[in-house]
Amino acid sequence: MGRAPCCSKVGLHRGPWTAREDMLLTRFIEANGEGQWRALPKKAGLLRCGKSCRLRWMNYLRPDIKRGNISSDEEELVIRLHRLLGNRWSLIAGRLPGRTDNEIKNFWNTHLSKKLVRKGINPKTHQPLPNKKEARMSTDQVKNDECYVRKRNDRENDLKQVNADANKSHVQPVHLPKANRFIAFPRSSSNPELLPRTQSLSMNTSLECQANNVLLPPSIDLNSSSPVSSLNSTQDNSDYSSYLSPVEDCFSWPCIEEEEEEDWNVKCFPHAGEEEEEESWIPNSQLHDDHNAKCIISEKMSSIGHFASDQTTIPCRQINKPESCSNVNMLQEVYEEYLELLQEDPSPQTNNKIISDNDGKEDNNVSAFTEGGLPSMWDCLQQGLNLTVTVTRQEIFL
DNA sequence: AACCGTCACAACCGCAACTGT
DNA sequence: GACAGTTGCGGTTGTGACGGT
Repeated sequence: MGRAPCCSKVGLHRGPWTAREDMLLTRFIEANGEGQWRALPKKAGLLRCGKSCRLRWMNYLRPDIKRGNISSDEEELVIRLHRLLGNRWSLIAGRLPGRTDNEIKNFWNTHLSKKLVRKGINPKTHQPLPNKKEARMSTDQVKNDECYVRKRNDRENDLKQVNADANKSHVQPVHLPKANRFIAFPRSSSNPELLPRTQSLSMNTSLECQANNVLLPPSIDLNSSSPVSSLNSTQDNSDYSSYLSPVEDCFSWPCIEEEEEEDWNVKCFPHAGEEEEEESWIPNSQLHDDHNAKCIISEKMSSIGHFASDQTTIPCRQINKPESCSNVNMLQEVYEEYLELLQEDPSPQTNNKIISDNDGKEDNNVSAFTEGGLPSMWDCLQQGLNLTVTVTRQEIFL
C-alpha cells in the first residue's frame, strides 16, 4: 500500500491547467496572498488540490517569473552553481532571479547535463571524463547508431553510469580558507546604505568578527530577508547554543576533520602617540588585546553569481533551522573560487590586490582592528548588523 | 498521411522538514 | 515529546510538439 494522497483526488482536476483555472488562482492570490494552500482551492473555486495550486503559482503564475530562454550567462552560472551545490535546484534557482527550481532542473536534465557529457565533462563531478574521446563517441552513438533505440528510462544510462562513477570516486570535502573575515557594519534605518567603514570602526563596540576556520552558523539563512529578531532569547533554545558562543568557539566547518590548528600572522602597528617602531608581525595565537593589530586583506576573493561587487553586503538573517546551510554553500562557492585563483596564479605576491574600501577609494590597507579581542558573532547578530562578508587570503609575510 | 522516437517542460509524487497544538 | 497538518524539495512521469522515415 502506498502513502495516502495529500488530499482526496475524487472529483479533482488533474493535468494541464486551463486559462480559467489560472485566472481564478491568480485573482485569489492577488486578493488574499499566498499560503493556506490546502484551503485555497475551495475558497478560490478551484477543483484542484492545494499542492497543485501551489506548484502552478510558484512555477508558472507568479508575476516575478522570468519567461523565455535561458541566456548563455545564466547557463554558465547554472553550471557553475551546480558544480558547487549539486542538485540543489532551489538554491541554484535562488541565484537566478525570476527562474524557478523546476525550470532550472528541467533545463539541466534536458540540456546542460548532456552538453557537459558531450564536452567530456562529468556532469555530476564536473571533472573530465576518463576518456574524452570515448565520451564523444558515446554521444555520437546516441545520434547515429540505429540500434540505439531505447525506452525513455534507458536513455539516461550514460549519465547514470557517470553518476555511479562519481559516487565511487572520493570527493574531497571543501575546506575553508584560514582567513575568513566577517565584518559587521551598523545598519542605519535612515540610510539603507552601509555606514562608512571609518564610522563603524570608530564605534567602541567590537564590530568585526574574525574567523579562523570558523563560519557563520549554518542556521543562518542568507536567503531570508528577515531580521534576527528571533534570536532575542538564547537561553531557552539549546538548539542554537553552539552557535552563540564567542567566535573562538563558534561553529566549525562541519566537513573538516580534526586538524592541527594553523596559525596566521597578524600585522601590528605602533599605537597612536607611541614611538615609531617598525611594523611587526606576530602569530594570531599570540595576539593580545593591547596589540594594535591589523590583518591586511591582501586579496579579496572574486565573487560569483550575483555577488558581483567588490564588497558584498548581506543583511543579517533570521535563523530558521539549525540544518539550513545556505550560507555555508555560499562560502563554499567563494572558497571554490579561491582555489581556482590559486591554481591560476599560485604566487601570493602577484595575487595581492588593491581593493576598494567602503568609501569607494582604493585602499590597500583595508583592514579591521581587533579591538577588544575577537567579538562574538552573536554580538553582531544581536545588534541587527549588516554583515559584509569578505573572504580574504592572508598576506604572506616574509 | 501515418507512425514512431525524441525533446521539452508542466505537473505529479513521495518524502522530509517545519509548524502548531 | 508526540502527533497531525502544512510546506518545500527533488526525482519522476505525462503529454504535446516536432522531425525523421
